[in-house]
Order: sequence, then structure tokens, then C-alpha cells
Amino acid sequence: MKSLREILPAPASQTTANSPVDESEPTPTPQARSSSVGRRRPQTRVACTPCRRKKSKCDGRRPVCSACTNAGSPQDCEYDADPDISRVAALRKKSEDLQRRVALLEELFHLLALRPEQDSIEILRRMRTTNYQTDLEHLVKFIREGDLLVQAATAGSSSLAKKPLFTPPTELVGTAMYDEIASLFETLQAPPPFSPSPRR
DNA sequence: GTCCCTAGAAATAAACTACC
DNA sequence: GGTAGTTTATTTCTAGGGAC
Repeated sequence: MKSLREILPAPASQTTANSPVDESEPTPTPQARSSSVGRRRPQTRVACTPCRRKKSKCDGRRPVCSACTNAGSPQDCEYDADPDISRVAALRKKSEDLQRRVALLEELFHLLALRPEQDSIEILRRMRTTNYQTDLEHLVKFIREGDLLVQAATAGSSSLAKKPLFTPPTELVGTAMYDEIASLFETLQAPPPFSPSPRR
């Protein structure tokens, strides 16, 4: 059984929840109510990592807070959130980014597993020549688009002589993506001898 | 009128963060 | 470690609309 909050008489200025409230004076939020009681301790929006670890007062100064400066370890002063957002918001954003990234990696893994070996080799070649760590989304989209083009070409293979090899999505015409996809399409149609590029 | 459903506001509890 | 203060999630309350 958890302890319940003690019920105290409302201050003279306060109204009950169900009583009519003056429109010009909205009901205070829980924060406003709690903050109106006693002196407020000024609080830094986001404390740096060393101060949080030490549970010490952090003034939130950037790039190095006063506490880290005074401690003689300015190099340790790090913040895991931008100054204009709360730590919770920063953690939430990071979580969303990670989830998106996991989904993309799973899709990439799926694509690699299902593709013919020659295609997978080509994808790996592109992963090595582009920075897929930072441009994962672009890479997966690129492979997806390539899939669509190959499917379109396969479906129309009986009449290749009469039709163009593929019809790209109209929104891509004239873009770098279009050129890249066209290049991949050619590669997949006539794969060159595999020659791994030298590692960086 | 009343029953049901929905949306929004308000109240409250719980979780979380800063820092004494 | 533990408290004060803040934020978030959940619950409760209320009003409004539609069907009967």
C-alpha cells in the first residue's frame, strides 16, 4: 500500500477543481503550482556529463562549464544534448534515429540475403566505394529503386527490342539519383568482371 | 431524455534530472 | 544518498454530437 499525499486545506486564493474559474486566470498547471511554493532553485537546462556523474552543480556553460574549468579538466566537459533542447528530448531523438537506422540496416541485410550473388557483390562494391555509414538511407533507397527497374525490365524482356529498357519514376528524371540508377541498371544488365576496389 | 462515443482539459502519479 | 524541481504518462472529468 503506497502512502497517499496528505490532503491540506486549499489556500484562500485557490479554487477547487469543480468550482467555476475566472476565465482571465486559468487554472495553474502542476508545475506552476509546485513552483509557486517556496524559493525556486535556479536549474541548468542540461548539465554536462562529468557534472552529472559527480552530481555537482553545473552552470551549463559551453563549450566548457565552470566546474570542469575549475577542476582543471576542460577536455572532459561534454554535453549529450544541444543547448536549445532538453536532455529528454535529445535522448528521444537519439532513440528515434537509432530505430530508423536499425530498420534500414535490417532492410539492407534482407536485400543482400535475397539477391542473386552477382547483385549482392555489386551492392557490396557500392558500399565500399560510398560512405554507407553516413548515407545508409540513400544506399537502401538506391537498391530499392534498382529493384524496381530490374523488375520492370524483366517484365518487358520479351519486347526489349521495341521498348526502352526502363521507365524511371518521373520525379527522378534529371536528378543525380536518376543517373546513378541508370548506371546501376546497366551494371546489372551487363555485369563487369568483379575487381574489388582497394581498401581505404 | 439517455445512452454511447469521442476529444480535450485538468488533475494526479510516476519517472526523471539537477544538484545539495 | 537523497531531495527539490521538472517532465511525462495516465487517469478522471466534462462537454458535445449522434442515434434511438
